[in-house]
Formats: sequence, C-alpha cells, structure tokens
Amino acid sequence: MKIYNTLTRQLEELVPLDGNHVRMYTCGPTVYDYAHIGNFRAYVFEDLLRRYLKYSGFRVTHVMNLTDVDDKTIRGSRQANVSLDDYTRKYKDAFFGDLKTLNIESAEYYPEATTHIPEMIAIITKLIEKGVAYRSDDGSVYFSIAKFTDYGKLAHLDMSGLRAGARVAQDEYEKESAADFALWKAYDEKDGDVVWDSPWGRGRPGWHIECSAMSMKYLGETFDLHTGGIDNIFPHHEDEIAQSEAATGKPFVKYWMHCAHLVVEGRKMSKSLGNFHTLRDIFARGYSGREVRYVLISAQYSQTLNFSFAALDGARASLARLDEFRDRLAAVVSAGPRGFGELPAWSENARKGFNAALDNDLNMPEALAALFEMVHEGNRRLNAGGITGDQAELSLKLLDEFDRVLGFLAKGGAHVDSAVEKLVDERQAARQAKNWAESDRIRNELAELGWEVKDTPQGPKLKKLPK
RNA sequence: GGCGUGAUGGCCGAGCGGUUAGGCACGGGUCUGCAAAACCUGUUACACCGGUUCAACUCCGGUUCACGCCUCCA
Repeated sequence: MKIYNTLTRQLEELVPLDGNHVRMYTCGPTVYDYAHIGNFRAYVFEDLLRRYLKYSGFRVTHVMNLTDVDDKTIRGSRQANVSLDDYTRKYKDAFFGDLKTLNIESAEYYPEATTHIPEMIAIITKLIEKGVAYRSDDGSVYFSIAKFTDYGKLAHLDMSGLRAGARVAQDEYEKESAADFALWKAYDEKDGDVVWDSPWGRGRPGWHIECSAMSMKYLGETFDLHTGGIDNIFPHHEDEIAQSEAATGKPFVKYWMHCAHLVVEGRKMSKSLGNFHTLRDIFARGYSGREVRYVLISAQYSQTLNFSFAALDGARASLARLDEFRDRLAAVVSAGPRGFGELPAWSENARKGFNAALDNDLNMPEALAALFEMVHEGNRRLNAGGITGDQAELSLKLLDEFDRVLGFLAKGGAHVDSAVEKLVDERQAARQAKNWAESDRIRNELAELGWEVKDTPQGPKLKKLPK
C-alpha cells in the first residue's frame, strides 16, 4: 500500500516499524462545541484509513485524543457557568454519538488531555533539562525553536525568513522569539478553577504538548502514522515533532498523512466564519448518516471536497442503486441452485480494481468506480438470468468484504409492520383482479406511510423511502 | 512577500502521453397494467497561450482565475 507522506512529499510504500502492526495517532476534536461536517471529513478519512489497513491484513492500534482543556473549552464552561468537566462531557458524548451515526469504528484509545497532565509535565521537564525549553518570568514555559534545527521540516517552512506577524499578541512578550510556542501556560484569572500544579507553578498545558504526551504514552516514542487536517501541519504537527524529538532524541513519526478541507457549496467553511453544518443540521433536513458518510468518503482525501445538498441527493441515489443490486443478488441466492461455481470474473475484476485503487493512496473514487462496474455488469447478468446461486452468494460476500472498508453498504434493516403488510396483500389482491384504480390507491397510501412498492416477477417488494 | 494546492462535460469526481473512468441529473428506447428497478442509447469535457512529441487533458514554460497555510480552525 502506497501513501503520500507529508514529511517527504512523496508517495511511499507503507512499511510499519514493527511487523504488520500499524500504530497510528489522529488528532481528535476539541470538545467545546458540536463537531461540524468539516471535522467529520477528517474523521471519516481516518476511519477509511484504519479500516483499509485492517482489510489489508495489518493490525492497527489507533489513538485519537480529546482536547478538553484549552482556551475555548475554558471560555465555554465559564460562559455556561458549569465546570469544565460538565461542559466538555456534553460534547464528548455528542461526538461519540456522531461517530456511531457515521459508522466510524472506534479507536483503541481516546485519551483526554485533562487526565494526562503528569505525562505532559514529564516531557516539559525533560525539555527544560535539555535546554530547549525555558521559563518566562510569569511561570510559563516555552519551547525554543532556535534550539531545534529541524524545525520546519514538516511544513517546509524556513523560519529564518519569517517575520513576526500581526498575530503575535502583545501578551506574548515573554517569549524569546515570536515563533516559540507555549508548553505550559501560567495561571490566568480567566482560567477560573482550571488549574494544575507544576514544577513551574500553577497553570495549564499548552495545546501541542498533549498530543506528544498521549501519542507516545500509548504508541511509543516512535510510531508509524500520524494524521490530521492539512491546517494542522503548521503549527500543530510541526510543534509536536519539535517537542517530541527534542525530548526523546528519536524520530517521532514515520508517516504523516493530511486530509484536505471541505468547502460548502464552494465556500470555505470554518467555525470562525460560522457557515458550518453539524450533523444535527443535516439530519434535520432529512438526510442520514449513511448518506453523509458516502459523500465524505467518496472523494480522494487529499483533494478539497465540495459538500452540498445536491451531493447528498446524489449519494442517496447511488446508495439506492447499490442496495438494489444487493437485493437482486440476495434473491438469486435464496432462489437459485447451488453447489458449484466460483466468484464470477466480473466480481473478481471489481475486487482487483477496488484493492488496487485503495492501495494507491486510498483512491476511493477509483475504488467506487470498480464497485459500480461490478454492479453494472452484475445487473446485466441478472437480467439475462445467467447467475448461479453460488455466484450470487460469493458476490454478496465480496460486497460484505468491501463494506469492511466502506461502511455504507449494509442497510439498517427496515421493519415492516403488519399494517403495511396487510396493505401490500390487499393491493396484490386488487392487482390480481385487475382493479388498477384500487391498486394505485393503495400504492399511494403506502407511499404516505413511507414505503415504495415495486412489482417484480417475484412479487411485490417494499422499499423504505427516505424521509 | 514565502510555501503549497487546484482549474475536467448540467453537477460531483477519477485518470493517463495514444484506449468510454465512475456516480448523479437530463433526453430517447426496451421491459412493465401503471410505476419503479434494470438494461440499451444520446449530449463525448479537460481554463488560456506557447513549447516538447508521430501523438498532450496528461510533460515543460508562461498567463489568468480560485483556494489553503505562514502561531493554537479538520
């Protein structure tokens, strides 16, 4: 499997440091608000990555952090007049609920910043001992990028040419260099009761240090894969590398992968611009998690994705086509003869195409093309009646294999209640009596109950209509 | 200013030096009581200007436009 490594700016064969065990860390949410659709693009990308690694035979240990202490969570909790824990718990719960809705697999660990303060302090202590970090007069601790010669290697920034920008705030005069970043922030009135003791006095950790502390705790000082959105490349990931490698003297991460942003109807989306959609907003418009997942996963992760409601409509139609195909195969399995046969060539081709596409830096559009070619050819064969029960069964199994990666093929089973069944029976009776008016009336009635009925050679079939 | 992306048919979205990507939408047709699905079929695109090449959407140069990052936004 080849992946694009941000660190080397090249496509590289993924070779884990330890056998077939991939240890990966992905930057998780800051739990100060509901996550938006752009955040979920990253999480769905990471889910695709972890699922495909497993599908490819790797063992995966995946860590995703929860940032539950930073400026925004503190500000939010104070505004809401609740404790930091109470405030962030609400968004943690919402986050996990959203992951479930999008059928995102659980990581092995979800460490929280607030429960890893000692680990962070240990790293900062080491950095001070090594002379790459320094205390300021107010009790904050900063990392001195001048002491880390590799600084800028991930983002490919030449710090010597950077001038202090307008965003270097007045209150950061404590720093030796404008580009130095905080490892520990001295206590400020605005922090309320959010405070920890440290060898440098009371305060709280800087942002970047949590990821170094928690990734190394669960994955070791050097691990395989670290991912996030492209906006994390600088400064967040650059700073993680600096503080981690300065502390351990070892390479921090072998492969870095970053997913591109998502735009909404062609416009940049961000919390600061306020034009973001949460999953709640989208569901309120009648779309499902499955449809959202399809949209988010179907573009190549390293390309900007244009999210729109038209795209969700397209996803719905595409999924209906896939569902239909599965149903047709299943009908052959239950009806057709079995006992011999193998995976038909048109399925085998899809398997090869699917794997080859994803092996190539997770090229999902091509993988889906392979899948849809299978659907097309399979439908032709089904029309011609040229598929055996074995072939259908093996093809269905292949789809199940694909779904280990895709996570959107399996449908939630829709339960047909008895009143609906009764209507279908009545309509069938009307049809047999060639009472078309009654038949159509019942069809409309079923539609109002949310069901579409299709007349097939095997009898009427029900399909749940989207809300 | 520095670094880096991208510009593909109505929409989304891959791709490669020569062969129909794929999905959605739309038109025509087959099938069907009607409908749906499926299949067949049609509209056949690669921002612009040069260059390299037998051949460029695909490589090189330039132009225009859009976008991202440059200290805490996935």
